[in-house]
Parts: sequence; C-alpha cells; structure tokens
Amino acid sequence: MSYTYEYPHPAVTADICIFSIREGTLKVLLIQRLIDPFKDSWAIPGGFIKMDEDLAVGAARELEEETGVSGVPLEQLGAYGAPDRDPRERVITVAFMALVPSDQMVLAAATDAADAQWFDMDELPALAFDHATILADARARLADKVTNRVTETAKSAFQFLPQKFTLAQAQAVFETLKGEPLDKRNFRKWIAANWDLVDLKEKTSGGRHRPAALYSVDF
Amino acid sequence: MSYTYEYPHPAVTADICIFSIREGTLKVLLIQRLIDPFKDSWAIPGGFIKMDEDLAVGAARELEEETGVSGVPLEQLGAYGAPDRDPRERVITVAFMALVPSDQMVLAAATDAADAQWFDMDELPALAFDHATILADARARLADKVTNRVTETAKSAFQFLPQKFTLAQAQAVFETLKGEPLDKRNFRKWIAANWDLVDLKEKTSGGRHRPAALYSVDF
DNA sequence: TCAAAAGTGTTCGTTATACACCCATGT
DNA sequence: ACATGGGTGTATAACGAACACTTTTGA
Repeated sequence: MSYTYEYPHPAVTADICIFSIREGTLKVLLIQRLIDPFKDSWAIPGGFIKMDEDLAVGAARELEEETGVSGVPLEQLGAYGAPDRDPRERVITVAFMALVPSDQMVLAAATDAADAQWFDMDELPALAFDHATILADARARLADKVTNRVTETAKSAFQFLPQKFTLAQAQAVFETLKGEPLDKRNFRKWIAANWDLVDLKEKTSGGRHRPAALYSVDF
Repeated sequence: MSYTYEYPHPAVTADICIFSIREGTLKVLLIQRLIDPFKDSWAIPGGFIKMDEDLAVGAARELEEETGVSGVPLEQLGAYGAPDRDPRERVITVAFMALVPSDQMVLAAATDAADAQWFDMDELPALAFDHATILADARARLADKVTNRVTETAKSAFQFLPQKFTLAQAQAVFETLKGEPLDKRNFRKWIAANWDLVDLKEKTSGGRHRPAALYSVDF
C-alpha cells in the first residue's frame, strides 16, 4: 500500500519525555532503537502519528507501544522541525512530557524498541536525532513547574512519597525535581503553606537516629 | 508531479498570529481565504511548510507571501493537530505569534489570500478551522509576556510609541496589550524601575489641558 | 471658575531568601 | 559520649495591589 499526494508531505511524530524518580534521582525513560536511523542508539520514545488520532493520543499510544507505560497525562512541550533532524526524510515532531511514579511500573519494550530503560538525567547516553535538545527543554520546564504553584505537576511529586512520609523525604523529592538543594526551614514553611498536610501523630522507628514525624497529604 | 509514501503523511502548516496596536486598540492580522475550504472566510495567515525549511522560516515565508509582512521575530506557540481540524486531509499546524508595529506597514494580500486586514480583537469575524482557539491562546500568552519582565516582547511595546512620549501614552499601550486597566501610580513606578527612561525636560503643548512631560527610552 | 488630564507616596500583604542552634535517638 | 539526622523562628528585601488629592493648563 502506498499513499500519494500532489505536494510533498513531512512525516509527523510525537516524542515523549517521561520523568520519574528512582533511587532518589531524576530519571528519564529512554528506548533503544531497533531500526535505522540511529539503530541501537538510545532515544526518547515516540513514533508516527496516525491519520485519525489526536497528537496527545498518538503520543500516549506510541509511549505504550514502545515502553508499556500507559495512563499518563501528557503536556505539550512544542514542535521541533529542523529540516535535517531526521536523515530519512523530513520529520516534524511534537514533543510531550510527563512526570510519573514508576515503582510498580513494568517496562515492556516492543515495536521499534529493543529495550526500554530508566536513565539517570546526569548520565545520559548519546541520544538519537535532536532528542538531547528536546530533553533539555523538558528538564527546564519540569523544574519551573514543580515548585512554583500548586499545579497538577506539583501534585504528582507526592506520588514519589509513601502515604506516610517525613518532611525530610518530601524535601528530597522536591530537591530532585528542582535539581537544586532547598533550605530545610524554608521548605517546611512552603509545604505547610501550600499543601494540606495531616500530622499523623506517629513517628518513624527503627532508624538510627531521632524519629521523625509522619505526615500524609490531602488534595 | 506527485509524491508517494509507504505510509500516510499529514500535511503540516504554520499559522501566525500577528498582533499590533492601531487606533489605540489591539488588532490581529487576518487574511480572507481565496480557496476552499473556508473560501471567503477570514483566517490567521499561514500555509504549508516546505520540505527544506525550518518551521519558523516557513511561517515567516507564508506570512510574507500572504500579507506582505516580513522581518518579524516569531515565537512558537505550539502544535495543533485535532484529526478533523481541516476537512480536506489531516493537517497539523504549528502556531507562531508576534507583536509588531504596523503604522508604516503596507499589507499586500497575495497567494491564497484575497485580502489582508487588521481586525479588532474585540470584533473578530468567524474564523476558519480552529483558528479561534489558536488566537485565544495567543492572546493569553501576549498578555502574560508583556508586563512581567523586560523581555523582547515587552520591548516591542515601545514601538507603538513615538520617540518622545508621555507616560500616559505609554500606559495606554501597556493597557491595550494586557487587556485591562492599570493603576497610574503603580504603572509609573514599574516603568521607571524596569526601563531606562530619559526625561527630555520638554512638555507637550497644544493640548487642552495640563502639559505632560516627555520621555524617551534607552534599551 | 471649571473641566480635564498630569503628577505624586504610602501602606499592606505576600513571597523568597538567608541563617544557627538545640533535640532525640541508637550505638 | 557522640554521631546523626530531626526540628524550630526571625529578619530582610522585593514585589504587587490598593488608594486620593493637588497641580496645571485651556476654554
């Protein structure tokens, strides 16, 4: 089957930057490409948009196909369309991003992906296409969104915490997302002022040091 | 000549929201479509991206072809790709926006455009495709960008002022761009703090009322 | 003298930032 | 006793928002 047009058409893809926190560090979900170009290179997941699906829907589908990850709320980052960004043909990509919990997530590489793995944002491999640029843009946007206001993005930060958590644990999560250390007292003021924390009147135990108070959060 | 692909490809367009101030009100540059679909409807200028040009370059080219407007710095707004947004075939558009002075600008409708005119943002005609949505997004972004920091977008606001201007004139420009009235004293504090105003030690004359001090701005 | 626009400061609330010491526990 | 992380308050600066009266001119 082939498709013919009177004028040349670019291909359009969606690429998705999926961030998570694992082992206390910010990770991004990458796939290893199974096919050329950039065969065997790592890349952010993505693929061609179908003719009858919305951009965000196509992005979600490609994400699930290549990595097994589904049900994440994607936010559009923008379009990337340098003429030579794909050596095959003209490909314009629309980039999306999301922040998700990943503890119970099972990665399942399929379709164009030989493998799907979480990479530490500080130890990225060489990336296919212009994905390093896209990912850098996404990283910057993530840091902006997490602490400024009580947005959906900020809410999702709490997914990296157990239901009962200490303030030190919460601080570590926000530091990881923001990419810089935060002042302990200022952080505690901020979280108390901006979120509905419930003091559970419980303390951690078994630690080597002073027990910490446990909290939960109501949205 | 025709172009054949193994898989279906969408068409990709760039659409451009060009804002200006004319007669003291915020205007947007629209074209009247010469061809179907939406023949005779008004639309924001735009058209198909060529295979070897960058998105922003294509947007600038389409803008010039259809309206005669050139040399404007475009900022990407995002991609719009609902499957049915174009009745002909699947068309994904990348929207751009800019704020430009228009006093000496000569509009020259050509190519797909029967006409090119400035429309008052408060009196828009029915627009083709999903252009009403795109334009509303652009309008919101414009208001955000103009007053918050000393950005390029904010700089361009001064292009709507004569070289020697009064603070009341400047306030009127910023109010138009922001879409809401500003407090006189707060505005004067803000403009003095954020811009390098030069007090020209001159006053307006010929007005019916108290003369106003004239300023110019250095960047 | 009146109408109309020009000009001018202070207060308050919120937010971000900086910063140092004592406390409770396990070893 | 000591090492380790838990826990706490105050001061300052910057910013945005609210707000009313006097001055100067032409008609």
